[in-house]
Amino acid sequence: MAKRSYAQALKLVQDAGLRPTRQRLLLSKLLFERGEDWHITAESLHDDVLKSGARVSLATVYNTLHQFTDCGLLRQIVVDSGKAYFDTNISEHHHFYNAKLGLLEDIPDGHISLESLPDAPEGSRIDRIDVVIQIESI
Amino acid sequence: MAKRSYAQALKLVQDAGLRPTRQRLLLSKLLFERGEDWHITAESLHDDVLKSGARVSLATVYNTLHQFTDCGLLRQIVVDSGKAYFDTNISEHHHFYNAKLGLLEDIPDGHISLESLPDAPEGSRIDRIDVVIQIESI
DNA sequence: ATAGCTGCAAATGCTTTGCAAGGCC
DNA sequence: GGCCTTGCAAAGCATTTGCAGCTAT
Repeated sequence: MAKRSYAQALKLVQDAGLRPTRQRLLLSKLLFERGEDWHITAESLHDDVLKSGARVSLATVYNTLHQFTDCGLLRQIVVDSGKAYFDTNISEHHHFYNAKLGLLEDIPDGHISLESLPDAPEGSRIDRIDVVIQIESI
Repeated sequence: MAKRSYAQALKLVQDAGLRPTRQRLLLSKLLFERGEDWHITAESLHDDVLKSGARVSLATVYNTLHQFTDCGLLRQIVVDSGKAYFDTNISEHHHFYNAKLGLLEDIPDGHISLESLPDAPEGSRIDRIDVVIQIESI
């Protein structure tokens, strides 16, 4: 499953005990009914809200992004100290990142494979693995 | 080369056209004559300065970390949106990160290998590859 | 009714910047 | 002397929080 549909999202939101408020419904729509652009920041999503003609406060966008991440609808990806990106593609995959342009892009599935993973340090276990390939414009 | 020595660092600082000021010399010492703890933040380094009995402003620590990164003495690693880590180990290697504890640890050389790298997107080239294994305490 | 949610504005945390004073060549 | 550096304090940016008012159930 690459990405949640809006219907799936709605169900998961409810199952997580979150009320389907106007704000959460709108944000779900904007997040899960979009095309290929799966990488968003709080600010870009907030802009989308405004473009749609509605209004949701930026604080609520932040809160909602974290709530959605907590119930598994989104994945947070760290590629930049100082900016939080979220990804509607929740399958195991990795990223290209062009720091100068602030541009984040999926690496198609199957194009990266890790051999010989190390053991986690004593007293800990592996939670997830993030591979970021930093790229530069030529 | 895993890490620069202080003497190497001094030479590179000068070669980069940076003056060997009191502040830069002290920071070089603290960075390159330390033991195993190679991951620092501006704040941790600033604390080290104070513990040593000297005083360097936090702003200068920030500036110096970036200057040193620019001349290849340090590597910046991104594992957390909101905090900048620097690594005195400038060789190609990867990291364990315990987000809850804010603990960053090297993955020993040779314990990770990437097979089948994807091509960089049209118009760009691969700059570097960062693998972060997120771990959790058990 | 009531527990949860939202919006605002203020607060926070980390980092950068502007500028006057000081230090190196 | 002149340019590079520093330190301070202020500004900056992304994000989080406190709280009064609103909303879903």
